[in-house]
Amino acid sequence: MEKAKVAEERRSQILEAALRCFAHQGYHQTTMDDLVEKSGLSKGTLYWYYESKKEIFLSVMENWLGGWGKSLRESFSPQDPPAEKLRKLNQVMIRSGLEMRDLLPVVIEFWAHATQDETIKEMLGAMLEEYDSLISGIIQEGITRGEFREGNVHHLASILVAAYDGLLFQWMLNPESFPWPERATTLIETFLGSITKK
Amino acid sequence: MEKAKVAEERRSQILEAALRCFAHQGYHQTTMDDLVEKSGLSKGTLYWYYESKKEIFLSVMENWLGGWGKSLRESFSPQDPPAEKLRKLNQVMIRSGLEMRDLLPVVIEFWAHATQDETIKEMLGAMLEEYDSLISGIIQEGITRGEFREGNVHHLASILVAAYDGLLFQWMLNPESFPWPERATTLIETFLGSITKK
DNA sequence: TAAAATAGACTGACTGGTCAGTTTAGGATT
DNA sequence: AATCCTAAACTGACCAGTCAGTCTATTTTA
Repeated sequence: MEKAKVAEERRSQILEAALRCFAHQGYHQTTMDDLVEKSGLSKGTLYWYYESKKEIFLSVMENWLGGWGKSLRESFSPQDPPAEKLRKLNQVMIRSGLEMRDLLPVVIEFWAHATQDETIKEMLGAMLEEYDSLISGIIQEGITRGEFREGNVHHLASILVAAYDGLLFQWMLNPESFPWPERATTLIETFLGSITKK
Repeated sequence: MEKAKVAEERRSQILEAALRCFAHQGYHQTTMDDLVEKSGLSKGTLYWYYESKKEIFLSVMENWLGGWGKSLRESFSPQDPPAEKLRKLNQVMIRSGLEMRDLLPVVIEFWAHATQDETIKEMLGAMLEEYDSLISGIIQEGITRGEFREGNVHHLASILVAAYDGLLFQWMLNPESFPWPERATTLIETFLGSITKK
């Protein structure tokens, strides 16, 4: 195998092991030796490819944020009417949530670290900004087309994002009894109900 | 001074020091020696009054949850019309948020621990349930009085709670540039706009 | 009433274990 | 041979929690 391939394979081995460990035990409870065991590699190799535990953590989250963002961006087509766009966004949100369920605890830990760590703060800030611009763009379009009421589109967008985050957190607390897809759908319909002109 | 008084004083010394340290450096970065220094007590005394670092953490959060819950419960009077109740709730939410700003990072850490710790899970679950019943009760009243649209009151309540939580988290990420009171108000008005009959 | 005994509150040096990160010694690839 | 990569033993800082003993106040005894 070529070097580049091997290197890529190693990185993804490490990231995958980290993903599983972090999801299962959280960041602080996961030791580098756990990653050694789960990845089937040695400590030397881990440190050959990554500088530190924190860097591995950042990498895992970067992948995750990137993946989620990409799905959302590709969830609708430009010709969809705004309300339809939001509904499609919601569908992707639901699906991504289900796929990433195990990761949610890690995401919260990531948020929790943001106060202490400038890099994380920036990553989360960028993510929120992206979601904001995506959603506020749609709302703006709806207003321009006369389908949505006037209003501060950024406020509205950040409220919608906040509600999704909050629902995800509630879901995480109680995965069995909290019907995430249903709640998300009620959310988007309530939201549409509020901003759509009658 | 009487013994009971002294004991109470000690406990609050410890809790206060813990509050400041946790808010400032987070749970994991705070060492028992930090608490020793900040509280002006000795390590032995800390362990005289509390079993472990975690117990101190739980105590801090219990106080906090209790305080917030109490303010919310007392925020409106039974004779207020439902929409008014929600607006008053919102006012208290805003004020409590401002008062507790420094604690928000700790709260997120608390959430993050929930997956690992059954006690925390229960505390947060109880809190969410309380908020849910408070809010869904108001919404139900609104429906019964014919002022709000029909709908699943629990879904709606948990969405509102979720949105508040999410906004608080966004605010925490960016305390300077995120206008929390404004966002919270937009939230409640949007929400009312959605559930109020025209 | 004074001395002695007891209990409760408090101290801080110490311990034992943990764990991120390093080192060193080799094996594979080019 | 030189570079890249892997293994795993090793290091040492760090820190939650302990414990042997002190101090203070109250109660008991003579």
